[in-house]
Amino acid sequence: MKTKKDIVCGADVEEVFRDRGVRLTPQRLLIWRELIRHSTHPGAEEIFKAVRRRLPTLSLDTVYRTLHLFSSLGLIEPIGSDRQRARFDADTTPHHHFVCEQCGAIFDVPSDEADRLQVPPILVSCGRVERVQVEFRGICKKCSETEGPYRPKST
Amino acid sequence: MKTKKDIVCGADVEEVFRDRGVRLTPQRLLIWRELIRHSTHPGAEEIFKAVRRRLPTLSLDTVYRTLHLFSSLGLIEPIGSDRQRARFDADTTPHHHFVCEQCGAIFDVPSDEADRLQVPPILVSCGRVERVQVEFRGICKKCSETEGPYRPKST
DNA sequence: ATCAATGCAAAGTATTTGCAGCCCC
DNA sequence: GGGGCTGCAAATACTTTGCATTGAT
Repeated sequence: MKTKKDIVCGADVEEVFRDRGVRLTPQRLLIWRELIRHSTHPGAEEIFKAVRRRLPTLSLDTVYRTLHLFSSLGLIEPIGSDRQRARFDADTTPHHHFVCEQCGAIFDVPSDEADRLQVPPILVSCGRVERVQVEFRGICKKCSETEGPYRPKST
Repeated sequence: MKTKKDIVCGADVEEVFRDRGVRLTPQRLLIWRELIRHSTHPGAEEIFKAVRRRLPTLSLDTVYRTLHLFSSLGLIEPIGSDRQRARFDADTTPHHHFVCEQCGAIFDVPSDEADRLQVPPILVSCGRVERVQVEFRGICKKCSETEGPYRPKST
């Protein structure tokens, strides 16, 4: 029997695609391989450059479209909240955030438990940790009530 | 005696500015007030629109410059890591990340303790939490060794 | 008078979209 | 042969930058 890990980490992308009735094109396959090749979480541009070496006709917008596709198939997840604009916090005391994945609203979240989180020992080999921030992500009340993103203002 | 909170949350912005030899202009003061008026963490555009009502000559780039200034004075902090491009994770099993604030490198970080984090009860009133992601932020080994951001490729 | 701060406009970067052609089923 | 997928190019969103002017000390 196959575990989730098997499917997710490369063995059965073909199956995922077939089951969902989506074509596994050469572009998609190569982009997928590029994603799992490194653990560095490359961005669109980097994937584009790397895959283009083998598939010179590849275009950058296909990379973007493919990343969104993978994301909607649950094959990959965006790291960090998916915001396009910079946002700031005027409260610099330790606290955390709830981020609505639908409308982008951000709420402050106090949590002693999160404040006390230990830095995993393995991290020592990565670098020096200066801050720990917990992001609780989900759907905010307004969005789940209104079906479709709640838009406080315009758009 | 004044606590950090007093200074940070509005009472003594003037003092912070005076101490650092930076001018507290009308633009800066109004932008500051807009930042602390809401807990919604408005982006540059929203601040711009709001402040512009009282100061019609304000320009958007001044808002950006002012936000960076506040940030460098320690008056505000960016929410979420400061990356400009979208990045994805092909490993969708629960884990967390170390983000280098200098070069933007991202490393995967397993942490049972973080996996087990409770969702603070107060969050129930905000919305439904679907994922919890911990970001350990700091300076990676390469960057702290090389003084100045480590650039794996180009730039 | 000097130097910081601003506004304007243009540039830059990241990402999305409309459309026509191509290819697989 | 139809619809999904791609590449191209243009558009959009967000942010930064160069420069001349303005304003405070």
